[in-house]
Amino acid sequence: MLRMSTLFLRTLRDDPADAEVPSHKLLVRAGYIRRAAPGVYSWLPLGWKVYRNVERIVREEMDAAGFQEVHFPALLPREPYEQTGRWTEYGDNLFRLKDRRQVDMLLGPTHEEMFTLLVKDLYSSYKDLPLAIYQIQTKYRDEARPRAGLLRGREFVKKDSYSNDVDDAGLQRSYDAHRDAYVKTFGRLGLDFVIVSAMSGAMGGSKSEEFLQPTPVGEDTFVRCAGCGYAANVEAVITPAPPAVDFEGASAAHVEDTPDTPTIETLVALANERFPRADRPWTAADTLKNVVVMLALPDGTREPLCVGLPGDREVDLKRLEAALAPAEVEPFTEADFAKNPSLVKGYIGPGVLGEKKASGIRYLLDPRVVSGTAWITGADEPGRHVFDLVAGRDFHADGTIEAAEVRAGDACPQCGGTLHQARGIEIGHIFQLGRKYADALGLQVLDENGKLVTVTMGSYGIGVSRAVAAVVEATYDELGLCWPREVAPADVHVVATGKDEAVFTAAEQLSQQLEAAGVRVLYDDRPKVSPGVKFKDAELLGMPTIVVVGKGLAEGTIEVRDRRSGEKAEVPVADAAGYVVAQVRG
RNA sequence: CGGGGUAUGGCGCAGCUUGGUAGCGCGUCCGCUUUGGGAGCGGAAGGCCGCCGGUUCAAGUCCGGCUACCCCGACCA
Repeated sequence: MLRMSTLFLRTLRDDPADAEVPSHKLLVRAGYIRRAAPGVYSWLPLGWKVYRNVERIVREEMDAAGFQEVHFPALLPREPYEQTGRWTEYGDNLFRLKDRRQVDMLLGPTHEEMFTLLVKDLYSSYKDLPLAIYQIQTKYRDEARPRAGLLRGREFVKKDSYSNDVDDAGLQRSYDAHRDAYVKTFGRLGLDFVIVSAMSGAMGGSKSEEFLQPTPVGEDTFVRCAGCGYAANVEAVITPAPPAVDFEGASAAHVEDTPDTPTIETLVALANERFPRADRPWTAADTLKNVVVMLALPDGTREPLCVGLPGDREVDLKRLEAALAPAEVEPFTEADFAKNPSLVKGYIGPGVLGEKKASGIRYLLDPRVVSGTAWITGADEPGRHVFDLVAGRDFHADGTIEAAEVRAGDACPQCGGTLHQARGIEIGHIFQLGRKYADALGLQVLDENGKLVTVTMGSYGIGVSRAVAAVVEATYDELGLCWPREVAPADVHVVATGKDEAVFTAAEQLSQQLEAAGVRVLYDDRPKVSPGVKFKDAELLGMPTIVVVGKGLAEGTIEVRDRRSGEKAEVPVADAAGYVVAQVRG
């Protein structure tokens, strides 16, 4: 039994000044966590109980699925990360340190290397596979900008699993097993998650899905189709290409003077003024915007790239980077323009773009720019644009790219319906890693023919500490925290109000009866604390059931409240313990 | 790394414009009263006003520099 009179806890009346999102404010106000350093938090008794409940649920579901728990160090040697190139690739996000002999070490940001090497160390036959192992471990990433309390820290706890299979079919089975386990896990946590298609990102690999907890404070943007159920992270949305248009009889391209039109807005305005179209006015969607960026490749070289897209769409940098990973995107500087004289800033057109054209710059088009579509675009001369430039007839590109922003209302790539947009917290990510790490670290086994085959891996993560915050975001209300029973620090918050000794005696007795029945109790036994304070604290702390032993005791009743619904019941003292136990067991 | 902001008892803030005894609310401690919605009265503890330098008889306040932290954008569980 937890007693408020001795519990290491201080609730705060005001929101902390540095907190922005509800989960951060409430967890600090309710005395669950304290900030220790930017992006680093200490857990207080109630918070630690919640954290351990979440961890327990994750572990139970992993074990139930037949995955085996291991535990790697957080302090790691440099060599494995050197072998996969991530010692350098991870850049400033890696916490690096040296031991007393000046040997490089790191605090693990993720453990693909260690898992791969451990399997390689012990196993060498197809008979040993499939194998899925996992750990629950503190991870360290020196984030550029930690934020939102537990949602994005520099130290956080993650459950990561890796599956090892000899072939793609096996990988698919392992992937599905993890997906099922995640659905169960997040269901038990009381989350109403959405599973979306995702990009596997910097980790490499192919098929990938994210589990998102929908909330406006989430960092990921996703789209969903009400019609067919399609859901995807915006980074992974595939733009449905319109059908190609026959350009027989289309007007010939013609270059026009368009002075002082370096932006889409000025260009459209001028086009409507000087070159009005009979049927409808020109819009930004009639223009083809060509955006030049500089790619920083993992090997350290830089390479320019031009993306052509309809002028009414911005380039979404996240989508662009996701499409180009592991290359990173940097702005194209004035100095870069100086080195590429064929590019006329503000008037760049397909005339010079492409690996075989004057600029030699790789040119990729938005999928909407299909063969036969006509565009207004730069004529590669200052103050001039070309009209009726037809894709497939007048210009060609080196390929297509998913880089344009995704908007609510865009067409669903699966059924053509309307996409809706929302934000969510990434609480889990599963993906088929393939052979990237097995190749890099030489994880091979002998198959039934005695031949060496490279193991194919899957990677599956749950942000455990982040999930604590996600549960808060999913469940809090205007009064405070509101825990689902399985993660709550206690089942019942017994509040003794008043100064009558009988109240405390009865509350103490009830608490002990409940504990004896296996119900976890937080008992507010503080003397000389006014009822208002106790009620406010009980609501803020968020146990699912609140039992009030107070003025009703004189008439032989106690009050049982459901924290979430606010429903109250007066129960005879003699029946109280049984009633509450029934509530707790649902 | 770019932009914005903040730094004053444990927490939330005022004071700075116009330099002159460091304040308010909450919390904490003591006493009395109070006890079904963050109680009242009286008393008390607790602060290198982020750091360094400058101006001045005098700096929380003005000037210069630095640091830290928070928020918004580009990376990720």
